[in-house]
Amino acid sequence: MRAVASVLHLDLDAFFAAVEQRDKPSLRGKPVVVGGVGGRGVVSTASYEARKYGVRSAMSTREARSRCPHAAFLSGRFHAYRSTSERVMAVLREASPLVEPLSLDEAFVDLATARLPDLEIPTVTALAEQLRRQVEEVTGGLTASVGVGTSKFIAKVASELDKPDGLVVVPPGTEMDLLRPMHVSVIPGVGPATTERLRRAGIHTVADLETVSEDELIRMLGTAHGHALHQLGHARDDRPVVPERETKSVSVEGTYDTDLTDRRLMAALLTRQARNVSDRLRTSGLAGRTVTIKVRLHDFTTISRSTTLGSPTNTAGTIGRLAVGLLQDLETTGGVRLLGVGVSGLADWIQEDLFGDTDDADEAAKAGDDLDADAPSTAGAKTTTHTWAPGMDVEHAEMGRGWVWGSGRGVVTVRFETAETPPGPVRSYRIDDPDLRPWRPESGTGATLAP
DNA sequence: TCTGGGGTCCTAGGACCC
DNA sequence: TCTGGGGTCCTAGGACCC
Repeated sequence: MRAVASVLHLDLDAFFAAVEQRDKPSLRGKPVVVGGVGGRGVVSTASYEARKYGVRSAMSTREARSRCPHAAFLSGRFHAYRSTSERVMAVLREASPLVEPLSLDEAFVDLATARLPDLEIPTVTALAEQLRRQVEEVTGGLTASVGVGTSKFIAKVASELDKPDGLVVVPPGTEMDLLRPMHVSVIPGVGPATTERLRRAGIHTVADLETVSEDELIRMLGTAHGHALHQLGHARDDRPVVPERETKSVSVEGTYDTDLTDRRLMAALLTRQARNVSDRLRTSGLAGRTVTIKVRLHDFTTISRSTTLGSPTNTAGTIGRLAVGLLQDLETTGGVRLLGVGVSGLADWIQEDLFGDTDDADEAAKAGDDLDADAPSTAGAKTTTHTWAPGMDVEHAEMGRGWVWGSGRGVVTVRFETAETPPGPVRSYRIDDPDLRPWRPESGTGATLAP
């Protein structure tokens, strides 16, 4: 906790949904839900219009549909979110070099390293308002909520207080007055399980928490968690704003609409995921020693199995074979709803290591050699049949640009509009119509970037 | 026909070494 | 015929975050 309010937290309001409404004028003022649209999808973001109906992040899409059937359900366009996010982060980095993005729509900014005459409340307030205006400008109208305080914890709590499109500055010294009446779940790290444990001990608010000794919290929650909670419960937070953090693991997972029972299919899916992980490791110049698979059974029990090599790998062949090998030992009768592959124990990977990338002897024997797996897996054969996901940008040879309104039974429905061309006609096509193709986003960004 | 995907951090037990 | 610790690495699972 600092003596001045010099930590800023910025949070873009209903970010994914707001980008969709910006780019698709017919959705403005209407409920929009972005998330998984399949049978087992969940909501990533709901627009404020959809929240009126009780639609929330992390809710199953099925439930969201029953609460708000007339909402637009979109599967998300991450290129658009990423490029919008980059503009926002650039604005923040102009204000201070110390910017810590937490996700595409959130970041901390350290104002102690900003070019400011002082860190008094009027000064940081003016900067915060300026940043909000600039964010609106560079994003084409998106709003942000901002909080400023003496620590990350306080800044983050503050940004939640006046959503959407709000700004709250918490004056130094008033932190506990703000926190005491609040529920313990405002504290980062206090989720459902910790909330329940605290509830059973009669601890509901931060004021309740304030009276509990550190030893008692450590006894209840363990060393690390107990200590952290005791600190935050007294608004003590010295966590620095760190601009870059090292990647610790890379993983890919998927939940399937119907449970898998065919082991050969499971192996094939793991192999494909391994290629995906490998591609991502290689484009970031990383390799790792530990390969982990994740299996979620029909009853939602989740199992992980891992194995560690003598030296790092990032080849699709090794990762895939180890993953499939780990699956062999698992009992999966009853069905599998999720499969995943990850690599951790990462080390920077440089070209020379290509020749030193020898696995443990037994692994090498089991796995053969990696050379067969080194062909780029991104060069998949192009077919004319595309997967049409709601919300996806498309282009029609005659009609021009639009987006997928819906699809099913071999037909895709397109609304022809962009942010610049307000609501146009709606047309339906066969999914294999050669005149219709996915619209490629700003292809000017250069090299093929990981998805 | 409840319950995503990509992560991070922590804990606990066992192996192994000194 | 009795019983150390400490440290590190690995594995599995769980809580949590956005």
